[in-house]
Amino acid sequence: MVVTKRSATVAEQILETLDERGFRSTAPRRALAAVIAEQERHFTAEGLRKQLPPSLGRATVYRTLKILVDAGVVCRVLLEDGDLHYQLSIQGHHHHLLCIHCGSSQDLMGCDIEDVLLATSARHGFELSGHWLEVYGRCRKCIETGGMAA
Amino acid sequence: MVVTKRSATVAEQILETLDERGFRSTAPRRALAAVIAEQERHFTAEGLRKQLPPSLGRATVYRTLKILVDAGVVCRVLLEDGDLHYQLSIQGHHHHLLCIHCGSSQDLMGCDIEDVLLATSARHGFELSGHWLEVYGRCRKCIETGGMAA
DNA sequence: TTTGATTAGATACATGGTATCAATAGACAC
DNA sequence: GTGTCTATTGATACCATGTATCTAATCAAA
Repeated sequence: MVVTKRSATVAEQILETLDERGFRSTAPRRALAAVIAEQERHFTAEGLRKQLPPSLGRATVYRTLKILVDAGVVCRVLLEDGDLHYQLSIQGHHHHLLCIHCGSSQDLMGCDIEDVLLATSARHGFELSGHWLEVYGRCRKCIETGGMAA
Repeated sequence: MVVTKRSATVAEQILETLDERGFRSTAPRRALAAVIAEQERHFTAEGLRKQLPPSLGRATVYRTLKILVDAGVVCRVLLEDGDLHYQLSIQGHHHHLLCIHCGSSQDLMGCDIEDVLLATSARHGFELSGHWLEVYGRCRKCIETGGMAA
């Protein structure tokens, strides 16, 4: 996520964003923020739930996740097989380099393909309004350690 | 879909592809091929089902659709909101221009962004193996008839 | 026309997510 | 600190999209 917050930790930054949007700081949300902050790769709602006390209701996880997606703190990533997962997000338009071996992802800040898409769209008489791009491959670490593509 | 088939209609081409893959031509599959062939935009399994006699089992629709996706006759399209729909597909790698107003889609045969992605990936020490791109906007027809973006 | 593997439909189950609602707990005023 | 009032919670039911399993039907080939 974008670093314009005064809070020290990612979890605090998440809560701060909620606060800015007029959402209360509650115990369940603090717990969720904490586990989201410590995710090292893309995750699912059910995955988060397994890392939280069972007393924390299922609906609360989904509800909070939705708020965070709307707020841009968390974004959805499309896996190669069509599964949608979540991950902590930089804000604004960006893409992901997803490692199909270790599941890590890097954010691509600059969107280099905008120009190409504009030209292509124009050729089809199409007025571009947005796009969704996910890039799959192997990350540097997996290449170096010889991990084979999954 | 790619036009290398001898069959006259799209429905026949779908069945021919199934046949080539060793799948039998059955009454349910013929019915499904027929309704898929007449879809004018991306569709869902349940959408197809509503256009078929209720006697045709739900599992059969999903099963057949899966076979067709594997065969490359049908592909999945990712809508802007994360919904996955299906549509008749050209074979091989391609992308879609999806009209967010009328729901129509055009296939993009050439993949102009490959070079850009390769360069970007290389800069991140990433070994590219694939990507998923969907482009959203308004199609020529909707622009001309003044349809506002949904 | 018999035969044997495919396929179909029914059904149950899995997963991811939303709607509803009574009970609870934050936040703020006092 | 206490009260109040609304946002939020967790339970539950529900919905959508899909898969697994199983028995009965059906296709195609001999």
